[in-house]
Amino acid sequence: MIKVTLKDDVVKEFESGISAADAAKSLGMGLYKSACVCKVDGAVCDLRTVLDKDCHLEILTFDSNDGKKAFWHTTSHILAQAVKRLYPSAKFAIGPAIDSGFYYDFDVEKPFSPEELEKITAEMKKIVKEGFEVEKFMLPPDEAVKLLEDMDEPYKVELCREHSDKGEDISFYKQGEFTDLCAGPHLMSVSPVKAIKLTACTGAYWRGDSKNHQLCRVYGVSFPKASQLEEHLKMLEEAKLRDHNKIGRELEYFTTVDYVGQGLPVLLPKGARVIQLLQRWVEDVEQSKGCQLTKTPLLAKRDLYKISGHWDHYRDGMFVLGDADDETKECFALRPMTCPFQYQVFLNKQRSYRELPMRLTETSTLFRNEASGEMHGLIRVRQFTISEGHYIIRPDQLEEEFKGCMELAKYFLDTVGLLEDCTFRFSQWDPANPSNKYEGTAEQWEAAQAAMKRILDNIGLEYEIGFDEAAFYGPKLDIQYKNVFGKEDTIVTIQIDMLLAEKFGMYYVDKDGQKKLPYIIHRTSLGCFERTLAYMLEHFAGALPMWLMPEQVRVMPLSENLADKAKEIESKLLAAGIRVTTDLRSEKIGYKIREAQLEKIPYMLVIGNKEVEEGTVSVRSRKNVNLGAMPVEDFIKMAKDEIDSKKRD
RNA sequence: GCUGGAAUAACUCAGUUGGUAGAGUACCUCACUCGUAAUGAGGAAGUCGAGGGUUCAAGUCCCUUUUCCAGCUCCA
Repeated sequence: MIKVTLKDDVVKEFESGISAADAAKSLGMGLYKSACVCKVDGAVCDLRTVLDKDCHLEILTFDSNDGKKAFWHTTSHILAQAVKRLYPSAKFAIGPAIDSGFYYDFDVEKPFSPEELEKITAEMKKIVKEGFEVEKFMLPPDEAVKLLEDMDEPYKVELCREHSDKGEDISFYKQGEFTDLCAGPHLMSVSPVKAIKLTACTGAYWRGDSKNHQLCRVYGVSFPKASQLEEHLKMLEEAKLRDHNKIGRELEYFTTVDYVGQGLPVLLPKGARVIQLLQRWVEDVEQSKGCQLTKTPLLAKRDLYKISGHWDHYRDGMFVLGDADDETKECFALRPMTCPFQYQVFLNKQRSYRELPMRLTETSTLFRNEASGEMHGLIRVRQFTISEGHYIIRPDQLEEEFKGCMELAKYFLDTVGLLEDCTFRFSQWDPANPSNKYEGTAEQWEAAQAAMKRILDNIGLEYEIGFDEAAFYGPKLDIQYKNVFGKEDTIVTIQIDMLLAEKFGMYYVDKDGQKKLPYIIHRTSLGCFERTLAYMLEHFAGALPMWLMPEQVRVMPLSENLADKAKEIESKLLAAGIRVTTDLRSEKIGYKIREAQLEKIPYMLVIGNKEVEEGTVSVRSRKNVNLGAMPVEDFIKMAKDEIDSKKRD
């Protein structure tokens, strides 16, 4: 007998050799039926796992993340089985579970059309009805490779060979006529997969390398119950309603124009206003924290980028004016970053250690010739504006200055409401990067990374490691944000650079009279303004905090003969610095309110005869609350408080 | 750059096997002068993204191209 510790520290005795599935059954048929996988002593594994010693056992259902992953992983096998039945010549690559479902990569002659996905879905449902048990078996490496060769699965053979180097037995999973190389874990049977939706069919490179053959990737999601699938699809629909690319256009923050070009959104007055407000705020706060504002050119001769290394590393990503290859003629390029421009400020004269840290910052417009398929609304564009700073510091100032950058970034992100959804990524180099991306010596890199690690650990920041995600000149702390569809991008980055100062000959004279090289921190304080606006539109579903709303208050007279009174109130608000308009149209009040609500105007002031007599305004907030009548002065005070506090809803 | 989908009035979308381009909203005009999410009537509005081709005839079929969307790759 073995002692098995269950949830809430309940201990139960079982016959040694019992499977986790049978243990679950003895705990209750309900649990057994909904069980997906289990955790034995903290490790996620199959319900097939045999328990032969005292252990902790946790049965996981679809409600847990690991349960979902197993459920979706098994669904990906059902997908592969269906594809094999309908397209026998299809070759299989990989088919994992992901955060929002699963995918499987196939090598087929022609990508599947939406109609073909329907057929595949129908076949999957048939397989589920057939109710195969999922069986696991192990083979020694050479036999495993042989089996896959016999199955004529070249991608699987490649994967298997890599695993077989370890010399361990290779696991396979089998359901009906279908067998797949797989580490698992999987459900016990295909039967629980009641509701399936294949969501997309796209291209994906084998092993994620664009030099490799492109495969056909089918994405999908599945649930134990049809109602859960419906709920999931409804949630996706609701996410679409927050999509900045939709509401940003509808609410007239930006638009795009065919003949302007990809990745070059046109900011409409509302979008321009929000970005102006963000910029002014960021510049003011930065200067109050000891930053000095610079204003440097938007383009330079190629010579500048040659010194910085950008010419060699990123020429393809730059907009070059002139013939890049003709060295006899002058050639310019629009700037893709501010670094080498801002360094000229430091280089303007000889610098003393007393002047450091020198914190330079600039509201900087950058140009990057992104590949044509990369552009996305305001999130990924070819021209954008960023608060880009370079702190030129003595080595002994690194920790404090880095922390200062962190605090500043956190303050900005928190104020605009995005911090709570941010994650942190410590982006490191890959010494073996095949395209030779990184400059500098291993010693310099290890030193910079060790310094950053020490700082991050001292702050107690939770972060993940981004291997091979560093800049070419140094490691980064990237603050990441996910859009409504779960796609992640960097919103803020703070980088340690121990290389570029030398390239530009940036020395300071130290206490001992010696010339020394400073360190440079590259940092953004609030990510690129366009991207930040996009995330804010999504986060607030268009209802930006009042201090950032292009229109903060709308005055609405009940009838046209109250127009004068309404204008009077408008001018009082204007005098108080509130952004206000008056709706003088001869429309019903319900109609005016509906429009203002749809435009997310924070406050609506209704003016009727009653208000005029009493000298008040009737205040309605966009949160669908009628706040009743109050003197105009009281409303102004309330509104100013909300604006000045940068309060969020 | 690659794979797939899409583009019809300002917006959201119909438009059958190729046969006279439609609706709702918005816009303009008029009437109504209104109490917290849509007053009524009328009017105007489209080179069917662009270029080429097939055809007696193309929004519809074919080719090229631009832009938008999803994914891959990339992201200083």
